[in-house]
Amino acid sequence: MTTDTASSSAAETPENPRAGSPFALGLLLRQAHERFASAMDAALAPFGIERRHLVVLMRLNASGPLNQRDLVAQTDHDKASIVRIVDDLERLGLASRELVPGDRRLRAVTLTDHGHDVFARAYEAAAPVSAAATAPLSPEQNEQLQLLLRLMIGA
Amino acid sequence: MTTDTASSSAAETPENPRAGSPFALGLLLRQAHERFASAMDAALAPFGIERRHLVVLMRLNASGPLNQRDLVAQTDHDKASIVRIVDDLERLGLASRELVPGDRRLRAVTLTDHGHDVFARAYEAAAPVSAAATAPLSPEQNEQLQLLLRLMIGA
DNA sequence: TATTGTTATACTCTATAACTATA
DNA sequence: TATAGTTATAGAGTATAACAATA
Repeated sequence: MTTDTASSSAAETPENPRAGSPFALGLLLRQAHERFASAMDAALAPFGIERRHLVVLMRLNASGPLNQRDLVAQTDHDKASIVRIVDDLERLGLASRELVPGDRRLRAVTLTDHGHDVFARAYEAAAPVSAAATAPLSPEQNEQLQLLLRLMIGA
Repeated sequence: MTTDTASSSAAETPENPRAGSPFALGLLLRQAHERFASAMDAALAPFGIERRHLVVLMRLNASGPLNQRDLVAQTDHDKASIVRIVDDLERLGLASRELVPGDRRLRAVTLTDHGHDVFARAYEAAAPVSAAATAPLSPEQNEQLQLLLRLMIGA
């Protein structure tokens, strides 16, 4: 229930009684992420994948085959989680584990043709979702938001 | 390989090869929240509470006694989670469940003196943590970030 | 019959460590 | 001895529904 009163900057409503508190930014980040994430979940469901799969597909699409150690380094997942994610991708026919000449410990996780196709379509499906989640923002504000977040996390 | 060569101002690093993708904002929100949350966890640990307790303490401090249905409405938790959180607060001596004259189903969750004190000190401890998490931002940028997030979530 | 709060259950995530096969 | 990947297990968090007391 959003009783949106007149104030525009740093609103302090009964629902959000501590808009200026040290916790406010954390609460805002969590709500914004939750909104974005659930919209993305809904967009990805028709493809049978979840966000964690998409992140890996994105890395593979961008970089070509990567071993699981690389995927650990490029995501927020540990190696046990990556195993499960790659298991899922293999079961869905989106990626395969290929042998790496020269080091038989490594598995080159490689997108299949179907994997490339699904990623491309999921990518396209994600765009309007992202646009909807940021609909209240102008394109300039959207870019400014991303810039500030990157500044904050030092990226 | 990165086909997004025409990207404008968004940084495109090897670590973040799809800075302009529809998922980029979600990833940024998650990372920013994670950084903020873990710093806050560390700050709250000395008080024996966690973020979910602090949120409830904040509501009680701002509004006075609330029943558990109200706490459900004012947080992201369902009633079962609120039961456990209030259990914790009672066990820690920070709040108590008081009878409500006129409706014996309700429990007025009420801050104790100790609860008020712990909230005040946790609030003070949180301020520098929040400042550190947003250290790369100027005060104006910090305010701009919160404004954009509020715009995005419609608050 | 509906609502508040409690309890029980099950399911998802995650974190960890033990284990294998290779190096 | 160290590394890549796998498996097993336990813990936290959450969502759900059944339940008791009260309205």
